[in-house]
Amino acid sequence: MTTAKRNTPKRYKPGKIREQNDLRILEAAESLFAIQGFKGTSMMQIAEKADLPKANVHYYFKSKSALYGKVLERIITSWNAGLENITPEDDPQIVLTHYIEAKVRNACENPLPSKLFATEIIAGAPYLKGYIKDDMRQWLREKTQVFNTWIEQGKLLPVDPARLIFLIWSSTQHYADFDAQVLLLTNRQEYDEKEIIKTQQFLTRMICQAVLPKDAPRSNYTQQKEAIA
Amino acid sequence: MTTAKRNTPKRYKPGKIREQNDLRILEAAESLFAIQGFKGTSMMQIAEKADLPKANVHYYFKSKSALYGKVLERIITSWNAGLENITPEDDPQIVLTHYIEAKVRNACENPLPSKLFATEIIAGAPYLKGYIKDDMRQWLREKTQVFNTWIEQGKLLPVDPARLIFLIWSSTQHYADFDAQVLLLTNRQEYDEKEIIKTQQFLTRMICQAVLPKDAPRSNYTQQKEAIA
DNA sequence: TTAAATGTTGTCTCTTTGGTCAATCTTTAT
DNA sequence: ATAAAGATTGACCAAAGAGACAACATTTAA
Repeated sequence: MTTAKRNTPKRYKPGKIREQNDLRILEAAESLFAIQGFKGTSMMQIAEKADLPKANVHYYFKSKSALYGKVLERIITSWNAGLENITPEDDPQIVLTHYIEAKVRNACENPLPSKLFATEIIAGAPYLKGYIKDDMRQWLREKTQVFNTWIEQGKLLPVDPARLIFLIWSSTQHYADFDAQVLLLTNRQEYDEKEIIKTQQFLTRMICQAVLPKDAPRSNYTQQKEAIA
Repeated sequence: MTTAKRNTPKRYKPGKIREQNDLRILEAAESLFAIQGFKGTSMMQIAEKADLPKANVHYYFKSKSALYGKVLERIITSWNAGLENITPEDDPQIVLTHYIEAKVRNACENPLPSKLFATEIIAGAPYLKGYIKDDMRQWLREKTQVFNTWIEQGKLLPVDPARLIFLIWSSTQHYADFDAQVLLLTNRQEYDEKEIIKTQQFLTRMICQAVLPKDAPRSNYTQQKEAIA
């Protein structure tokens, strides 16, 4: 639907058609699966949203399950940003601040992937069990190791790193997954820029304050950010 | 399924049958809707889980939607515990600690209602929109007022009360909604008592530390709880 | 005891849905 | 130009599911 016919003018390049329609279908499927769930979404709806006949969707994706799997795969790979290259030498305050801010922004501006991921996990992670047990666990192990060395160095208070990461995930993704609730309760139609920044500040302050040694000097970066308020 | 045939021996009392079967069906429906969603659950599955013929389920509940609504209603009313009777005279530390601990325990020991609620909100709250806009918003208003007087009294640091409540909701419910992910990542089969207490301590510590004035004396209650560790 | 109220259930219907297929059209490579 | 490869699409099918219903059974109240 959205960005299907990129810059391609009118000339077709080899395999380009497939690439375009794949994307179109994947985007349509993502938005529908995200709010209606797997069973709640029909191939017909996806086809209509992608503006293609239903049989065409089946031409590009063997089955509904396969399509769902590809949608999840696409989301996962696009999530490999954030907290990626941290080392024990980094400053936890800066790393955490960056990470939380990025997650809040992403949750508010692009909630669909988070919602789809959430429904998948709530359902018991039938498709992502393998990914979580292997890749995600490995990722978590790496991060907790860095966190633990920070703790040894006194740069971080002694808290369970895994639980800290769960806290960051849950508190930020809440604004994506539960946007309907948050917006209804705060009587808004959507998140505006001001809201987003306030949420970023609130969460970074809450979390950093609780895990950073009290005597640690504030970094310039954080002071700068807060000055925007 | 679970507690259908209570203490009732073999004698039938007036209207008792309906009450029993209502409960049986509601419990079966709750557990299925929670992890499979509305569309993902069939009346047949519910009937089987409740150990009744499908037509019987339709005898007690007009339609699938009506049943779903009743399941949600039942969850909502059972949630009216927690943070209920707080006043500006209360000690925020005790109130918050109690609330967080209760929410964590409930999330770990009874995750299904939270999951069902989550899928409903992710889907855009089609059934609960009214409830959220009216009852829940009113509830939130009352609580934020108390929080604000606490802030005026210097018993609480100046944080946005609504965001603080969202933080508590998200960080605690995470252990219910995302239990599959948490358990896979921590390589466990289920939450054991020790885990639950550690999570309670982690979250109360994190949140209280960030919102309570640093110079405030620790209450006996909290010290006591921590001693268990 | 008996009639009304309440509860039980097998069967049927109508709709939706995932998926297939073959006929047809378009693009690409030679 | 032309044949092979790729893409499009209407029609069709079998399965699943929500719901209706009538016939039958049980419970309750008189």
